[in-house]
Amino acid sequence: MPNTRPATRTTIMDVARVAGVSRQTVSNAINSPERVRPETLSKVLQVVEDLHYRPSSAARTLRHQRAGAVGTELNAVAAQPSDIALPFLTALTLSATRHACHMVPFASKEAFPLLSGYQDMVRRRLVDAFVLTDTHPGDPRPAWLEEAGIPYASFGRIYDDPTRGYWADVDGAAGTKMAVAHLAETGYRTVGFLGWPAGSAVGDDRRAGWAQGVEEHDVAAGPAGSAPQSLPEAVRAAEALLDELSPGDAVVCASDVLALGVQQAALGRGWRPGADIGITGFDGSPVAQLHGLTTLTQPLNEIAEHLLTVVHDQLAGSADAAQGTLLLPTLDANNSTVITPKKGTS
Amino acid sequence: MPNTRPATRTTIMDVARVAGVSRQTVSNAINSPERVRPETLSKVLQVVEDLHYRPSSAARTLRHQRAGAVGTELNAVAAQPSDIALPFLTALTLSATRHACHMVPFASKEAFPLLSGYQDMVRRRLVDAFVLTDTHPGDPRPAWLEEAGIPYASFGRIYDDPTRGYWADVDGAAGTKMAVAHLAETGYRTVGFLGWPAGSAVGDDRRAGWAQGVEEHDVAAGPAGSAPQSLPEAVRAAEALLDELSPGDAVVCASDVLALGVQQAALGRGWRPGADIGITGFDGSPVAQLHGLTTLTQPLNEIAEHLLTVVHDQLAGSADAAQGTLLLPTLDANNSTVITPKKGTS
DNA sequence: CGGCACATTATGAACGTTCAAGTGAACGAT
DNA sequence: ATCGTTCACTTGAACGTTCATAATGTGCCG
Repeated sequence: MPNTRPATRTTIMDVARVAGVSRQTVSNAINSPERVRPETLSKVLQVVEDLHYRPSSAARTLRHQRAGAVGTELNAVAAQPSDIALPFLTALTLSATRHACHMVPFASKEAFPLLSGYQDMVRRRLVDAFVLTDTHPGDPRPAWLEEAGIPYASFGRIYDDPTRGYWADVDGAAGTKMAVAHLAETGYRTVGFLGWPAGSAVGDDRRAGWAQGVEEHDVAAGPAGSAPQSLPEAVRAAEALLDELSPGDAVVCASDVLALGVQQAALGRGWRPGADIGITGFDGSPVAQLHGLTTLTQPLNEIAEHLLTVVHDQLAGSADAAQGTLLLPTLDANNSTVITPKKGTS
Repeated sequence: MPNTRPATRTTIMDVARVAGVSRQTVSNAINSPERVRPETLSKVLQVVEDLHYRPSSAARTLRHQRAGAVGTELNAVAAQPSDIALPFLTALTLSATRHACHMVPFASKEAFPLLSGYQDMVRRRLVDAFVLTDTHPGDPRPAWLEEAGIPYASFGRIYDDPTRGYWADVDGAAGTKMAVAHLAETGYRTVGFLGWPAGSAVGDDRRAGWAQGVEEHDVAAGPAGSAPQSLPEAVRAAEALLDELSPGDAVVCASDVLALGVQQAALGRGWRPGADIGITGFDGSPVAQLHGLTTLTQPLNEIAEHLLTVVHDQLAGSADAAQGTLLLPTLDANNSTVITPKKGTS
């Protein structure tokens, strides 16, 4: 960025001059109003308003040794089509305002998150903390951040040691259980499951919720299948599943893309989604919305709020022992679980 | 954010002390290496490296009266399912590194962009400039920013006066023309068009490119239809279009969602996308990738780079007269325009 | 050898804010 | 009248940079 000086703008001194008080009194009026005589307070605030004064964040940062910013990495390569990264970032951005800070995104062209980007942000003191996403087994970030004493919070479990580190995640098991309950209530008979290949923590969790749900509710357990997060493979796996099901049955899926696979397979054999076969997805992604799929929407606003609160507490030194939190998704019913399908796709 | 002080970190003074030179020499070594004797330079840089020193961005900002940051608004409510907002933000974030600055996203819960968020960012001097998206007729932002002397650049035309303001956009007409050329080359006979209802600048532009394409290339002009950016309505409009087409024909669409509508309508009547009917979308959105649709991918990296360059020039005062730039999309061929369809998606 | 230009490095000041310490007035207690 | 307290506000200093300018060293010429 070039360095030519723009016109000088209103500072705390301008406000002080106009209000006929000192710098510090203006500062107090803004930061510790109780220290200022009410009469003076209102006069100062009036001038603040008149001059549209806002404290310079750079000066504050320098003085406080606090950037008032939280970094988060955007994955430049491996973005999933069903991704909820944008709504999550939006939720973080909105929450940040409440926490008197702002988000600073950064990205690299590497397939996996490297430390260098994080180190650079910290050294330039551009951010105070990080929100991690897409943590994976063997992820070097949590250990490094803890060692460096840099606060962080993760959207998604820390796999290497779920008891360590701060994280928030959606309660997958509770979610799929809610889906089964909804399907049972709506009137489907048998409920199958389409998940990811066994071994992924998230996938296994969501499958467990389905298994528990079909036991607790008045539905029969249907077959279970798996496919990776790709539409053609989901369709293929769904075909096999539908072979073992009949109209009136339903499938709970571990993701919206998998649910879309079931929907397409069903359409392929002339079954109407909703009317003939119940389908639930997971994540509340744009894909579910576009295709009118019932889905378990992730509580992104609460997750974002929680993560920033956790980071905030760490910065204040008032953090409890590190721990994770599970939050409930909400079931958004749509055409794919309505016996008499609505017209149109919301 | 809380205000407790963290451990003090390495500053320019630490480097100076260790290297046995003064503050300013370290500063020069970093910012104006040619002013420093080579011998001294390498010694200083070595110490910089050893101590992992990076200049504090807050101190620089305060000194330069330049935040080194560009704000951009995330639309919290009206996100489109096929949106390319995330890849675009990622592209901006990557470009920002090259321009020695960073992006600061902000969001409000309003349906339409308000000025208040922009004003607040400027007054706190959190950003120097803005990148606008989703500009619409009657948008108050360009006028206000210009009046306030705040640099900006828009992804998408400034509708109120396309000759005014800085913007970059994808060349829609050139794109759809490319699609027609590709379809003609691949061997489709008749090429129809599915766009948005007339009146939208972007939609009319893309339609014009199709009209021009079918004249210039060796294909017959098929019927043209329109639908809003919603899947069910796109399917309905596609049905009407397909009634007038036969296998071996193709449809150029103004968006990926519309193309998906055509794909679904085709599947509904047993036509194989690609083999029986050519379909092209527009935008290179996640939707196209997920469904294996041939699409015109927006040159997001170039657009982001261009916008930041424009903003940069305005800040440096070296900006040319305000003007817009059109950039070409790239045609990403996929299953929906392959006569012998590939196995799998993407 | 003095002096002058030039290259290199060093020092003071300022960016805007807030903390720590200080001033001064009002007031009751001694 | 003197002293300590409290309240309301003010002043000096510092956060870490970089600009402007001053100081120092180096080589060259008369």
